Amino acid sequence: MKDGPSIATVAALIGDPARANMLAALMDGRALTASELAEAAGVTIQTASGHLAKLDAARLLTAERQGRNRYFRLSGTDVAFVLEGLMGLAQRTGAVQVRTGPRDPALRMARVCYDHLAGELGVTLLDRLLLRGLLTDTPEPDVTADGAAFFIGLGVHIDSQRKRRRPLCRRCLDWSERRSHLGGLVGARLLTRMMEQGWLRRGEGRVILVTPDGRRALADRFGLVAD
Amino acid sequence: MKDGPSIATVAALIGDPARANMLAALMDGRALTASELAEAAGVTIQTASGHLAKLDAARLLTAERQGRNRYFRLSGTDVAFVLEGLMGLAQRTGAVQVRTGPRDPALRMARVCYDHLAGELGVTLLDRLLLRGLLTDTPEPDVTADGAAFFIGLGVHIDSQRKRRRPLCRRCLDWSERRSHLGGLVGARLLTRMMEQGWLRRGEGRVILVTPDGRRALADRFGLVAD
DNA sequence: ACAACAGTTCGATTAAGATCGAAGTGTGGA
DNA sequence: TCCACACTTCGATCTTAATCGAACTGTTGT
Repeated sequence: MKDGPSIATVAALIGDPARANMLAALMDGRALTASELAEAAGVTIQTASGHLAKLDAARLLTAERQGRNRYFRLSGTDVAFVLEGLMGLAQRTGAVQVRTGPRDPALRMARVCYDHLAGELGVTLLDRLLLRGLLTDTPEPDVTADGAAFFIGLGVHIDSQRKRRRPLCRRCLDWSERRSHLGGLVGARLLTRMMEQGWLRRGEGRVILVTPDGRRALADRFGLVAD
Repeated sequence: MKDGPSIATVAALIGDPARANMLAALMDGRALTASELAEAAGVTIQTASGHLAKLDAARLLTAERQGRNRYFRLSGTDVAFVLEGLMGLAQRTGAVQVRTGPRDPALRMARVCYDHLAGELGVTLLDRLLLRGLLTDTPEPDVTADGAAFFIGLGVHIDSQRKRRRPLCRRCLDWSERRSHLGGLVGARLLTRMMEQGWLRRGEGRVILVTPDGRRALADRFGLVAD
């Protein structure tokens, strides 16, 4: 039973540790240079170059020249979702992998998942939005009238986006929390806006830090207590 | 940047052609024996045994003894979704894989995707349901009042299922059609019911065949013209 | 009890590909 | 023009794991 588009080649591509680390490093949606990815993967730059060529050929990444650097990014949200899915599966395996070490608590607390907020903060945020009736508590949440007003108050306008292909809201399963956080277009806009407002700040890698202003604002607007 | 639950090991597991074929063969939700899976993968039974042990250890499969056979199935919907996601990515790569050959047209036409209907038939079916207002045309469709009545007419009762964890409806991206078909609980019930009614029949592997009765019923109930 | 069958374990072989040193291409800045 | 830098290509080495023959465990049916 030959399988049409061979799933194995793609999986094998992701299955190499060096390449997997590169892909994981790109999960926050940024574009990184070949050298940066080499460092992230823990290999020399020649090796990284080979890997990147393969990922590019398979269209998992898109490359873009800028001066003498080449910037790579994930080629689409579908790639990111598969990667998150794999993380979920890896999580289940559990005990096998516990050796890896420190398990950055900041990463557990708040991090970026492709282009929206994940981690404990992301999960509780979604909880609050549902609890207040700003989103419908359906499998795929929708923005209520109250919600639309609330988001406009934050400076996030979503009505104009209704016709886009990307789902407005999406429950994105969180590998560290085993619960869902808010993805989709609204999730992405919300993160962008919160960073514009200076409530959140980028940390190392995928880590997101809450500023003092943010702490106040989150308590004020969402009823979240500081951690 | 060590990645918590190592995504690479899981992906590598799926990345071996033999194991990938086994997983693909299990995508229809059936349980298969080790020998059947060996044949599906095109390897000897000893080799298959080794692979199955690994997949089992990683919790991608669950095993169940029955007499002198061991039946394996995918351990959950999350595994199936990651596999479909990988198929989607493999599809994009396109030209690289065209060599594989026949590309079964029956498989394109109608097949089972884990536990619901996919392929051209699955896609047009979802279209019809949306067009007739039986499902809401939202990112995650919901069953309308008309829809609930319609499904009851088919012998599919869904109200009682409202409280279950599994999403009622779900747009599941189709790797052969590049459009969505109906997944979720409703998708699963619908397929089961159609097979009970003798409208659809299992073919080789994941292929689904439409019976003459089914052809009439689909035209009658859904306004689908025979192909 | 015995033969047939399903599956597992072991060991030797073999093939694939990840890795890095060294050398090559091309861009940017002095 | 020349050097520094980002990246790519080539070639040799080495590790990993997929594969199958053969032997072993355990179950079913006669």
